[in-house]
Amino acid sequence: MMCQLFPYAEPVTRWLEPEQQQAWRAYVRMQGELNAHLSRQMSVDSDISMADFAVLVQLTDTRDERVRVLELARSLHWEKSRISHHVARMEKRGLVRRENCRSDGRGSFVVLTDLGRSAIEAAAPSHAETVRKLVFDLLDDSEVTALREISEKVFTRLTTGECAAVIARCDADDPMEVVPEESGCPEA
Amino acid sequence: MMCQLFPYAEPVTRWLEPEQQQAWRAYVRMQGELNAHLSRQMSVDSDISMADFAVLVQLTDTRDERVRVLELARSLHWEKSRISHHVARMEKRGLVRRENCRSDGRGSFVVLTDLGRSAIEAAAPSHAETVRKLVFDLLDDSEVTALREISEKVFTRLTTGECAAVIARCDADDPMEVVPEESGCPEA
DNA sequence: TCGATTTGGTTGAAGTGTCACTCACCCTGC
DNA sequence: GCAGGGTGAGTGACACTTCAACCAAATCGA
Repeated sequence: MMCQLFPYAEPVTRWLEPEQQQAWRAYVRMQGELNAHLSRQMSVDSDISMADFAVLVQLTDTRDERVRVLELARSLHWEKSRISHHVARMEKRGLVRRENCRSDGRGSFVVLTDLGRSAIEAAAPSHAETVRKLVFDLLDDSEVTALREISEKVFTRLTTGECAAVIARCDADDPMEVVPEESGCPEA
Repeated sequence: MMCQLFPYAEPVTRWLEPEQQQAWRAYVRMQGELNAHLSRQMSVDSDISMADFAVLVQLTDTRDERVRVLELARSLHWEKSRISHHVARMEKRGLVRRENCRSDGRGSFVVLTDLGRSAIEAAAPSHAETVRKLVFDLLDDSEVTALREISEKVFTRLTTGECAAVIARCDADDPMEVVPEESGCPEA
C-alpha cells in the first residue's frame, strides 16, 4: 500500500482534483514534520521552545526590551490567556519578568531579563541554520518566490472577509459584532 | 507598524537572504493561521478535532475498519504514546473501540464504531470544502505544482539521512545507537 | 457624577502532546 | 526450555492551549 504516511487518504481528497490531493497531502505531511523538527531542534540546541523563542524575539525586537502583554498577544496572534500563561511559565524560569504599567493601572509589561537575552542569542543562530538547511538550501529562487506568493495568498484569504471574523476574537472578545468585513488586520 | 503579525522579526532572519526571510515569515504566518482555522472549522462543523479526523480517516481507509495501534502511529507519524492517549480519549467518546489481537498477545486493534463512521462522514465534506476555499481556489496549476514540489523536497530532506535518525524514535526506542558523533542533523 | 460598558490582564479547569518509564508478550540463541 | 533482548502498548507527570469566568482599572454616556 505504498507507504501511505498521512491523514488525508481518500474521503477528503475525493472532492479535490487529483493534483490538488497530492499537493495537499504533501503539504500537510511536510508541514507537520517541519514543525516537529524545528521544535525538537530548538529544544536540543538551546533550552527554550519555539514558543519561548517567539516571545523572546518580540522582546529583543523592541528598543527598551519591554512590551505590553496585549501587544505581545496581537503581534504573535495568540490569545491573551495563552500569553498570560506562557509568560508566567517563562517568568518562573527567569527568561522574562513582569512589571506593571504606571500610566495604565490595568496594564503590565513583559521585560526581557539577562538570562532571556542570552537564551535567545544562543538559540537564534542555530535556528536560522536549521531553517536554511531544511528548507532554503533545497529551493531555487523561483521556488522561494512561489512559496512566498502562495503563503501570502492563503494568509490574506484567512485574514480577510468572513474568515477574519473568527480571528478577530483576538482583538475583540465579542465575535458577534465583528461579522461585516472589517477588523482583524485588514490588509493595506 | 504594518501589521507585523509574527515571530520572526529580526534576529533569525538576519542570516537568511532577504527573499528567504520574506518567504519564511510568510510561510510561518500562513501555516499557523491555516492550521488554526482548519481546526476551528472542523470542530464547528462537526464534533471532532483534526486529530480525531486523522485517526478516523485511517480507519475508514481500511477494509475491515480496524488497524493495529502501531500501524496507526506509523502512518500518522505520531508517537505511539500519543496514539495511545488519543485512542483512549476517542474510545471514551465512543468513536472507536479497542480489541485485542489474537495472533499477537501484545497487540491490539483500534476499531471504528458506528458513531465514529457517522462522525467522519459528517466531517469530511465540509473539511474538503474548507480546504478548497482557503487554498486551492486561490492557486493556479503551476502554484499547485510548486506547492507539491516544495513540500516533497522538504519532506524528503526531513525523512532522509541524519534527520531521519531523530524521527526514527518513532520506530526504535533506542536513540543512543543512532547518534554517531554529532546528532542534530549535521549537514551532508 | 455615577452607573454601565469596555479593556487589560489573570485564573482554573479540561483537553492535548511529550517524555520517560513500565509491563507483558514474542523470539532467538544457547 | 529458558535467559536476554526486542517489540507492542499503556501510564503518569508535566508542559502547553483553549475556553469561560473573573477582576479591577479605565472610559463612556446621560
